[in-house]
Amino acid sequence: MCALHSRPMNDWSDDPFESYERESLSARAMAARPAPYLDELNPEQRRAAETLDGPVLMLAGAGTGKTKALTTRIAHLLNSGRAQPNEILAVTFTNKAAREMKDRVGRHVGGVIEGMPWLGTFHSLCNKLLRRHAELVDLKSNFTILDTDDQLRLLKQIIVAENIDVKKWTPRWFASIIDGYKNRGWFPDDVPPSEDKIVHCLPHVTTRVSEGGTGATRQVVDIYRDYQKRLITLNAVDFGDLLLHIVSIFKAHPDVLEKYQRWFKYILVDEYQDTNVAQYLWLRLLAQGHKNICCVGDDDQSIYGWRGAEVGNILRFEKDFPGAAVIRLEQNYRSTEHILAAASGVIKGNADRLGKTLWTAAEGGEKVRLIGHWDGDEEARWIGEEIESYQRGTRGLDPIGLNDQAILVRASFQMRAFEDRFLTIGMPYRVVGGPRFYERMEIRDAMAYFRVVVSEDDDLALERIINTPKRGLGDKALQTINAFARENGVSMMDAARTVVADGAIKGKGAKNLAELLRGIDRWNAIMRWSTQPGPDSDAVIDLDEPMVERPEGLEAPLSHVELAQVILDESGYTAHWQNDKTPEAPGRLENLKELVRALEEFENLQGFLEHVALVMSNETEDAAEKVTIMTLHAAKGLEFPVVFLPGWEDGLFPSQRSMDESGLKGLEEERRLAYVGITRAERHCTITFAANRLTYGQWNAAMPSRFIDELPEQHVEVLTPPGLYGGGFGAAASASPREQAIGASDLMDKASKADVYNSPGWARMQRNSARRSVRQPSEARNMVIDAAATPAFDIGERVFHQKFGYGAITAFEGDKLTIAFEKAGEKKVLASYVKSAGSAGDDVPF
DNA sequence: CTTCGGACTGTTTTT
DNA sequence: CAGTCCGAAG
Repeated sequence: MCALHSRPMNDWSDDPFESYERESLSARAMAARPAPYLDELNPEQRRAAETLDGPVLMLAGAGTGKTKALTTRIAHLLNSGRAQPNEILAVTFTNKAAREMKDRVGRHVGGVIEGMPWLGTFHSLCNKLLRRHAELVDLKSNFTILDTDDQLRLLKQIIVAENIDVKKWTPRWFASIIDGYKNRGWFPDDVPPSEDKIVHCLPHVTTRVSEGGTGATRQVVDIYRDYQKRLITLNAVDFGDLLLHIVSIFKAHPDVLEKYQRWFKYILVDEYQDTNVAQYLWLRLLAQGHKNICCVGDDDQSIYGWRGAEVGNILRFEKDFPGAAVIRLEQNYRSTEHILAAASGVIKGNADRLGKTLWTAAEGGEKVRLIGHWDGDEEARWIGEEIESYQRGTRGLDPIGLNDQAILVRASFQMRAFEDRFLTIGMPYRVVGGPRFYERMEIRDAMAYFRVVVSEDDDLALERIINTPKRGLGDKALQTINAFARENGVSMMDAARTVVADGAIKGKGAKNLAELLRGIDRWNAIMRWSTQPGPDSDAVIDLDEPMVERPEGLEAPLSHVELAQVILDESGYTAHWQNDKTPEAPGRLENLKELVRALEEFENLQGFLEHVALVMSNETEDAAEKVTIMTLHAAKGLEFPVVFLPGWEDGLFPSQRSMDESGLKGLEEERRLAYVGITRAERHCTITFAANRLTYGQWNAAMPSRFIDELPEQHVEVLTPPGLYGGGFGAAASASPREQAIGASDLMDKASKADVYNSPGWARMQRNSARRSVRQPSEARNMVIDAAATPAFDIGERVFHQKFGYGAITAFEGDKLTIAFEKAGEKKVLASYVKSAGSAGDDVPF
């Protein structure tokens, strides 16, 4: 057992669930309460909330009060005394949804629900389960959860070791195949040979076959097997493993499964259409006994097929659970009739739907607005202005605050144009799911330090920090350590210890490494000593666990927050950034402080690491008025009075890649995404597209999305931007000279071009030809902007140049600056090539 | 061993 | 246009 946990974990068979959870709940929740909240539901919702026993499938269209029904159902379960809060298993797809559900159940029942420990995402619930039963799959309970980045690095190591051509078969490629297997519930031995793939080794290890060139090959499953083996040695799991390990434990240990089957008296699943096969198996195993399972979903909102979601799960629910009650929620309370009709018009294009007829009692309202723009920048500019006019109150409308307005994009690169624009006009915005705090280099470094302290088997973390800050340990030293580790089957940490001790590494590197190892041991000792129960504690002491000696020089126990600071300081990591003179160093130090601050909300380092791995986002509650920018995927489940849907161009939305990879299935998923987008809007929905878009730093002409054609005309109002497009539905182009220059005639006869456009390889072809013949649009305007944006410089000002580095301005003539560079000496450069070094970088609020 | 510069390549969506 | 990767020079 791990000494990290002050509460004993090993007596679960007597009392699987920690006793404090029980106590805090029973008295309060069990008092039978009247159920007035049921009266607030419509008949269908009410049926969904009251049909407590047996399988229930709730088909809930967008905006039909699904969460309301679900949370009322939970409240009803509690208040009717059928289950205690900790006997209900409630699974959501995102952390956000979990949080919301917790809050709303709390409101029904009265008071905070500390006692719903089993409400969470699949991943966090599995994490919790796996910590209890880790040893059944040869893990320790302090296992590390690898994020995508670690996963790829680990895969790369294996691929390289196998002499596979990494250029051709990238770690990413392997990762996606392996994830695919895991999504389907397959460990290596379960992968059917027909689903396996062959990869080739590099030529120099190829057993040469005269001309055919069929050299040595490997199977993906072999790599998968190696990968799993490595994960176990590293005491680590990836996202997919969390589920897969639990499923395999349930299968291999019926006694364990049975305990949970009995414990979870009621099971609820949100967003059922998004579950993959592994999740489906997991649920089915747990529900097998009593079959009190309620799944909620909407097949029209299934948008995660690319990561293994099987709409089939929802379609076959009634087969899996015969006699299931099927309840349809069809009354929409969110949107105006025009918005609803527009969404319905689009989704109608999909075959194979369970079919629902959404209706609303609301009448009138504004039609869905449609407008085309010259390019992405103009689109961003126009939307910015629209947001401002909603904010002021326009066209006789009441003002609508920024918090009530959102821009929903297909792909995150679209966000940039909006951020740029909003920064220049000073409009506050928040990006949801944008650049992530926990993915920043300094944060990942710091966490790697924490990881080696928490789990010394974590080679990936050690590898990350062993030479950060620089300790004089390069490739050669690392190879020595790794070779030793491999030969002797020990962890890198152990290998490093031995290698230092027997002098296989010499000089400065050896000295520094020895110091690092001493540090890690010390921090680990501090952690264990500080958390072990003191003599006065009434916690159960694990007699198998030796008492930890008080680390030298340590008077009093350190909290995990203090320890974190000690680790960062003593390791030299803080100093590393303090000594760094690059402009971003101060920001990084600030982020490190923020990290330490964030630690306060957790019980210990491990808890924090788990949270980061499973939640990833660092959502600071800020109430300030801001426009929201996010992807359509992130927007599912949310609603806004005002919604903008930019980038409705074929190839972008629907995404070319999606169609190339998954054909009609892909297109249908894109269409569902469009449906999700439109149905986020309560009162105002505006769809826009651009005739030209900058991708990869290249301008490409684009056509309006085919989904635009699917919008029912009578529910759409086409806006005419000044000068660019004639009226006309679907925005036919009036061929201005500029448009002709870039081939905007595409816009006019798109029907005849559609086939070409859909062909694979079109994108690349277009890109290549664009390079030669397509002139950058709005050239003139861009130049004006550039000139205007060129900051004014003063003599003596410190500036930064891409190539020459830092320097001070000694003279200027027009836009030609003479700069004395610190490294490169004196040069003459154009003002547009230098940045003021005073501006502290471009850290965007997250 | 580190640092620098050039070539190359990739963008959907996320727990 | 980035960010990453690789090879050459310090």
